[in-house]
Amino acid sequence: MPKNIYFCYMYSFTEENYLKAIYKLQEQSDLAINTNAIAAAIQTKAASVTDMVKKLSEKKLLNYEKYKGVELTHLGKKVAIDTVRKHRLWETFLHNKLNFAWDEVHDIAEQLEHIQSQELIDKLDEFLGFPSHDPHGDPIPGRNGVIQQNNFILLSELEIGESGIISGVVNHSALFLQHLEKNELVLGKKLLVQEISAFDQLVKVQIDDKKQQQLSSEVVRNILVKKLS
Amino acid sequence: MPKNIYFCYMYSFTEENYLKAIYKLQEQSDLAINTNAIAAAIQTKAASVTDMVKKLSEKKLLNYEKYKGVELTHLGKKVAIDTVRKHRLWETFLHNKLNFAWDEVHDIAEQLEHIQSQELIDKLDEFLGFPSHDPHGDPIPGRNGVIQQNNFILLSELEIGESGIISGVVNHSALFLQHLEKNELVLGKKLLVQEISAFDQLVKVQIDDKKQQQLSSEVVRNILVKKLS
DNA sequence: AAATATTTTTAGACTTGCCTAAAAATATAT
DNA sequence: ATATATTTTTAGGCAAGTCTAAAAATATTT
Repeated sequence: MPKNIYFCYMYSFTEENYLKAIYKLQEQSDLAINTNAIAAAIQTKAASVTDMVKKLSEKKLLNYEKYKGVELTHLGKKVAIDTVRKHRLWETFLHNKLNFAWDEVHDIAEQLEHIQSQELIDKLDEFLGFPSHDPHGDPIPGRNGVIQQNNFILLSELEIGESGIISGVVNHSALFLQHLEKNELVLGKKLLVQEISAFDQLVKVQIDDKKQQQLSSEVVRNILVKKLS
Repeated sequence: MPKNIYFCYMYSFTEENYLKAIYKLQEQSDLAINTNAIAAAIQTKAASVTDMVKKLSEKKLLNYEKYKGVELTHLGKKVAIDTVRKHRLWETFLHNKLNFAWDEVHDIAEQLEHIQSQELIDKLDEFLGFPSHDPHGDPIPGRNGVIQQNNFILLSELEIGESGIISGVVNHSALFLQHLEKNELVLGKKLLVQEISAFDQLVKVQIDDKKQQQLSSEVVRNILVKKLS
């Protein structure tokens, strides 16, 4: 382990990753987070999770009772959200300033999010113009840890004749993002639902009042839109 | 250790730091680099250096003979220069884009230089406009590892009546850099040597054809200038 | 050339984070 | 309620990188 002051005075790379993973699981499920779920999320083994969870518990970052799963403390949640904030700001930088495609930013941001410097993040935020959302439409938590909830709905929830602006994605995989990119289904595009096949659920949409396209149910269930009244 | 692909497929944080430190010692001295010098440079103990040096030797990054010091191989030098390149590009980003003062960029760049992504560095380089020098006037190695040598001389080498443009510093300490900043002695300023005291070697200079100032010999020995013919 | 001092290496141990395999606890099925 | 299956934890070990203290090699003095 490096003894660089920036890597020592707070939380390690690994600790931040655990906290972030637990935070995301907590968001999804509301139930107590169990060891196996964490192991799956960060691609490690349950035994390793038990070790780390004990350590995080001693540091008051989460509450842990044997065999009963974990729950982040206020502090743990703060650290997790801060890591998410850093991740999303870096993704925005990579996309908006360095012209990385939206499916390429995640892996690099996974590294950058662990750079330790509050001043760096503040200045990056300012440099980017205090963005509210990252390139995938996910909200960027504020300095204070507040996450502005957006009222996006799934494209699959739109009825025929309704329209919305593409504002985010549910599936963040590179494969899905590349697929969207290839079909011009990027953030900001306006979609009008014209037809929903009764037979195979394919959804016919019109993009930006121009070309029409058929979207699979897999696709429409993974696109978030801001509904136009 | 994280298993993130980006941290695994090449050289570790620590390995890169050793290589960079050895490279810099090699630049300064030309003699074989001994264990204690490395230990001092990266603030560790000689015993730790011996361990790491063995490891780097096995990986063909340097040549090592017991009790005889080390010498980087071609590969080791390449990795070191690449790390220097990354460091200086990040310093430039921090200074030019995020408005960090020139004495604040080093520590953050020490972290950023270990982010693993060739594409990131290429795009950062482009975003910055392919800068030739970092905020301290040090040359930024090219993708190919070539370092353009500049012909700067010490301010202390200028004779009375000669002038030069501040182009770099020898001492990189925050204390010195802050001192320069406070006295408007930043990159690009033009200095005309007007007087050199025979008694205490204080150098009287005129800055940008305007205000005059006395500089200590400690200061003039640590400023690099591009001499104006 | 011998004695002393310095430098470098070895030996053994520590920490973080990970692993496998076995044991213990909990959950589910009969 | 007992047996089976699953999940979780323990136990013991590994790798990277660090440390201290002692041993070995090299340098310097006398």
